[in-house]
Amino acid sequence: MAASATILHADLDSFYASVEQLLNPELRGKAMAVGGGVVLAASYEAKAFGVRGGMSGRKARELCPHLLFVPGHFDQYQRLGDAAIAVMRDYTPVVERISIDEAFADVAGCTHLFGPPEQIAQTIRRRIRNELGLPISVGVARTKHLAKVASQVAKPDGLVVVLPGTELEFLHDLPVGLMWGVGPVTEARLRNEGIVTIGQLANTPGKSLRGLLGEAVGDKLCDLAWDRDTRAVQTRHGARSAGAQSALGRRPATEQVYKPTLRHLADRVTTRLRAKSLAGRTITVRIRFADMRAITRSSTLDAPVSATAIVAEIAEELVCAALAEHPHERIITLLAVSVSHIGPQSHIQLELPLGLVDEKHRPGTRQSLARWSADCAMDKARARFGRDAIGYAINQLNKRQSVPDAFRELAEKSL
DNA sequence: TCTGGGGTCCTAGGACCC
DNA sequence: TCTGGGGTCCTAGGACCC
Repeated sequence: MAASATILHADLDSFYASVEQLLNPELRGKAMAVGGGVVLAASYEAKAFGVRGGMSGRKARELCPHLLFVPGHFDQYQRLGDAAIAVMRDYTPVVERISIDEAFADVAGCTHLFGPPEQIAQTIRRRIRNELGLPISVGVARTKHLAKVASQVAKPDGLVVVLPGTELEFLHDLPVGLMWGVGPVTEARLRNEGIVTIGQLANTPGKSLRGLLGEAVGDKLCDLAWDRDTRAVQTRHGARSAGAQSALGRRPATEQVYKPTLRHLADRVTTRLRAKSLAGRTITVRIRFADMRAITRSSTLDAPVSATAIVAEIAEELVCAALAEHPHERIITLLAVSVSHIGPQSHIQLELPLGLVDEKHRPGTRQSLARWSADCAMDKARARFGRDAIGYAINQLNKRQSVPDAFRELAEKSL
């Protein structure tokens, strides 16, 4: 078996909330949250009252009446998140960032320079604390999964090293919910079978696990429970899809509502695609109804597209057809547009001879080329004058937002 | 308690091809 | 006349992660 524990998982504690407490000393030691309508992040003091990310502001205030809400400094989150990752990169180039505040690193190649992994982890933690003023928890283990579990166990502001040979001992007493890939549904299914700890999961026959959770999930959890995680730390992989969504409150399921919204969402998505010279073949829409049930509809084209108007029109047709299938649904609460089967935007494809493909939705027509060119011109103008300077006039109607634009932009960074 | 926004991967059924 | 099996792609839904 591969010998040493060289994989680190580093996770900034309650990141947004910690940044706010760093910037404003009056918030330190207090129950506070970033957000308003919805909690984007909560301090440990607020978490003690049961406040969680994703929770509505109203619910959070019920749980914690003296909870302080702050609007958020999103530019600072990006800057400090980048800075923390940069500290890790001072020790090894093998860093896999998985979100703004979380990354894996494999230090196998640099222990001769910086000492054993535990020492590197301590140094990283100390530097991020001293240089950035932020608490960070780190797990060190032989596999990614175990390093991730260890960093969760280390929270808040701790370090947990799982020594080789002690992995199963460490893992098997922990609750299954700490495993990567076990969410509320899987946890409940396992609990119904009397499986609460990772050790109990490990000792459940693979066959019954597959029957309970499906083939892939069953096999994966079985492997993870026995610490058979073979994934390597990967430096980078491109996005497979790009999407945008908007919660609407309760709105009537009419053209007047969904058309402008879809146009706005298509604009957000395709702008990001074009900025990376990407395009996608599959357009997917998602509609959520009043009871929170959601449906999706998709359409796959012969060639990739990135023009706003084309994506918007396809999205409109999909939504129109889907609503016709659900005539009793009068209220919609969310719309989403996403583009997948992403690949590089080919210029050859844009110059296909007219007539070769002539349906209006297929790329390569004069119409689509004109639209793509117009979009690119608009992208350039926005780059100079700001995002709201120019755009589909209809988009300006949609200003009532539940989440600040800056937060959306932060989330978009992963593409 | 009426629940944000960005993603990834898996499953199951059907179409289609060889 | 009836029937094979494998592979790939697409669609819709669902679970999960940050």
